[in-house]
Amino acid sequence: MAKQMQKRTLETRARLVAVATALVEQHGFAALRTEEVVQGAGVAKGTFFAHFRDKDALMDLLIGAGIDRQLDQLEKAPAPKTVEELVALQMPLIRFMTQERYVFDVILRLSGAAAIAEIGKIATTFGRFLELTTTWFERGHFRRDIPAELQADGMQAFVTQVMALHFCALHEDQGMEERLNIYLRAWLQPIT
Amino acid sequence: MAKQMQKRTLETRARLVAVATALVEQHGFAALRTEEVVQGAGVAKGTFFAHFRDKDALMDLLIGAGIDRQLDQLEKAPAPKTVEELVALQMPLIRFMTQERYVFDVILRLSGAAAIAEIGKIATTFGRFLELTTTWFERGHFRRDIPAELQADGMQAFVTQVMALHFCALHEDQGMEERLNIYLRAWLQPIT
DNA sequence: TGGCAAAATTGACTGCGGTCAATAATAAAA
DNA sequence: TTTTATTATTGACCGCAGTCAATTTTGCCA
Repeated sequence: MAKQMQKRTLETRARLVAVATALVEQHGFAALRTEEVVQGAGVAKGTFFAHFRDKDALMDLLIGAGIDRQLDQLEKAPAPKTVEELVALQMPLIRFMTQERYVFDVILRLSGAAAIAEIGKIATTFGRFLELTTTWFERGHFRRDIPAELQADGMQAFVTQVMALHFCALHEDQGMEERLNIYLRAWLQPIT
Repeated sequence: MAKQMQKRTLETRARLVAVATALVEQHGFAALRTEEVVQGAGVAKGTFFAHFRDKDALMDLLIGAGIDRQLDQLEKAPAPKTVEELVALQMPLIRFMTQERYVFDVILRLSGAAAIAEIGKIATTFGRFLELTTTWFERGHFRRDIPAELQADGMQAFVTQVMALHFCALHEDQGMEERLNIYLRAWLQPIT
């Protein structure tokens, strides 16, 4: 349906993304300036915005790709059987998402698709994460009184909370891994 | 410790806040422009930033005041005994925080104090919310296998998740209240 | 091959948050 | 009252995302 671009278009776009990727690697996400990207790619400012709705759209692409790489790793691993395994398995992903305050902010902002028409990469990865973790819970190693999907949903809520608290001065005493363990034990191994 | 301002300072500050409040009432939070605020208050642009570190600091004040008003109401109510009551009680607060996408974004951004030195109003309200709900759980109407504070912490995670999903096109089918009920039943009334 | 419509590119321009050296108002000391 | 130190205010200026009418490039067809 959507494949009527000129070769030039693809090239320009690829150049923009390549330059942006390199710049991010050098100076981090927060320091990225569209002006630098277009200069590096040898195009005018307007061209950038002909390819990306806004700066967030580029970030969605770059950060989304990073999350996807983490999910690829997660999918390779066997389904965790204990809370400790569950947490340990997710730590690389969590660390990626909290590498910079700015990155976490972008992820929060873009994790829900703003409109059905335009589902971004990050929003897609969140769906993928839910799918994957749901299959974990379907193994039946955790709660049996609620559906696997609800368990996955809840875990996502706790993961988000842990990341948010990581950037919160009042709670920085406790590490993310330790806190997530506490949360998930309470969520997935309740004792009635 | 911090009380050596001139009368003029307090007056200017009050005028800025008053004008901002009026503008927000008319056009919402997202539409607020610092330029309009200073014009309405009859001061120069720089004066605004002598009183507030940035625009977010003003928003922190305005939105924080709104949350505080909701918490005042919450404190008046008797401690809820069922999940349904728990959810219903919080809905006004939740609706306030999700009145605008922009408001929710600001809250997320400012809910954790960036630095210990400067704890904003919104961050303070989050602490207040936790304190209040912890007392609810201390009544013992819900889980007994985990401390009241952890129950409150988890509830906050679910409330945040519900609000985030509210702005997410993929999940807008379900209402916030219904979804929160499902989450909190699973969190607070597990069946082993 | 020349002509033409669609698609891609351009860069000056706008909007808006935020800065800062200069200036003015205020309170305290002489 | 005059001098002096502190605090508040000013507004021109900057950085950076995002816009758009004008221009160039491309692919297509006669």
